[in-house]
Amino acid sequence: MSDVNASSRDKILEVAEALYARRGFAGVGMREVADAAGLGKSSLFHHFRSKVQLYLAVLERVLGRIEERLLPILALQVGAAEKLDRWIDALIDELAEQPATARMLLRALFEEEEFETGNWPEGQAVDRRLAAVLEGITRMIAIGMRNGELRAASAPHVVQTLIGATIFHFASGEIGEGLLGGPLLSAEAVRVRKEETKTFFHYGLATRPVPSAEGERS
Amino acid sequence: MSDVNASSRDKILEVAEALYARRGFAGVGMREVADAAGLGKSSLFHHFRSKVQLYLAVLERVLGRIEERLLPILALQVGAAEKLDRWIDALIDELAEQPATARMLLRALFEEEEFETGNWPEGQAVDRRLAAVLEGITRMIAIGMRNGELRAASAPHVVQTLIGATIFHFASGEIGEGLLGGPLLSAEAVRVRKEETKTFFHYGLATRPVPSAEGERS
DNA sequence: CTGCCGCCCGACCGATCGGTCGGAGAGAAT
DNA sequence: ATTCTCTCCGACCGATCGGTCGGGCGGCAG
Repeated sequence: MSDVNASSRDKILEVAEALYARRGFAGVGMREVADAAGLGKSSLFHHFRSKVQLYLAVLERVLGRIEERLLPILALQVGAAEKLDRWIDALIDELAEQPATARMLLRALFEEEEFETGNWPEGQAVDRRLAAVLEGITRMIAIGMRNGELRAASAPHVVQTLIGATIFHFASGEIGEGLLGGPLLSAEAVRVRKEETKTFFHYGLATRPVPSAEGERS
Repeated sequence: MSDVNASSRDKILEVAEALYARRGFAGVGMREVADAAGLGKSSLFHHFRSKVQLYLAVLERVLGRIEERLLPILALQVGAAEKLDRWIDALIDELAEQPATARMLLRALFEEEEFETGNWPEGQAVDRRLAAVLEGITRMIAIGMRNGELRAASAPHVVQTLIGATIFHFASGEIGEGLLGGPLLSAEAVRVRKEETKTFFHYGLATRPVPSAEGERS
């Protein structure tokens, strides 16, 4: 980050990501992006044909990082529960290392429908990457349920809950910090969130009693 | 909705809520709100001093409905698990009946930090309502955990997961519908989401084996 | 009838929006 | 030295932004 050798294009993508995450597509002007990148506004249009294309390029970069990190996990030769654990760890690591990602993803969820993504070619790439990640985790969970390794439930609903639990948390900013009573992104807070999330999904998808710490019984 | 007898002020709030939910604060102009309300742009400024005030008024209305519906549940004389079930039912009912609410809340989470809410008086009302709801559910869960009725875990983290699971789902729009393979807001889909969510939290917060369909034990 | 008041509007303001255009400057190839 | 390319920029465009202003209109009190 803030690399001197970074090409102008990468620099633009980098600062635009932070700005779009904070104030959204409509809330950030090209002028502001240019200033933050240390360029004139006209120069942005040399690298990106329009504001929409810049936004989609930023979004694709974000989704690309996610895809690269999460898809390989689903190919591992381990059980579904183990895969789910590693998937949660990796996603939370990514969201913690790239603080703009969570909000960018949540915003994309809204704004993707506005300018029809299917029309621009970059939009199709965005759609493809998003679909790949969602389909991958959904299929993995569905298989785990069919195996009997996970509790039988609706895999898509579990995925919705999983996304909500991870992305929402790291996008929650001040509200989340107020609730937690501390920072969201400290190493300790990230570690705790990982444990809480994994434990919650262990219990939530357990086919039988998860061994609890105190082993209490009725 | 679309009441003939509605005062202009209410009409403005109603159409502004739908617009802000779709495109956010920066994405919606006063002109557009005025047109949708069947008024001239100047008339908006008769009812609301500025765009920020209109936005905060919309947000407060949304949070007011939530607060009215959710807070009474926490005062019921029932157990924590029962309260949590009813709380989830009520929140999901609200999100399903008012389709703009989920996105409005998620956006508020982001945009609240931009124009410092503490400065405007309406912003303080927003903060108060939000805090009341969050503190209420957090305390209720914490008590349930101290009782031993719920599994011992971090109450704030559970709340984060709970918010994510409910609000994110109903804000997920086309992505969610693609994942589920059907509408989000049909009566049947809402019913299913309630069941999935409640069941997931039953398991996720169980201190002992939740009675499963097949009653399996270790 | 007169005057006031709540509601609404058209016209207008300076600022900013996304985007275009012609050209400047540097480096590499010829 | 010339030309081509790549990167960048300042000036400019029409449109739209949030917001103001003066006044019109209808109902209601005197």
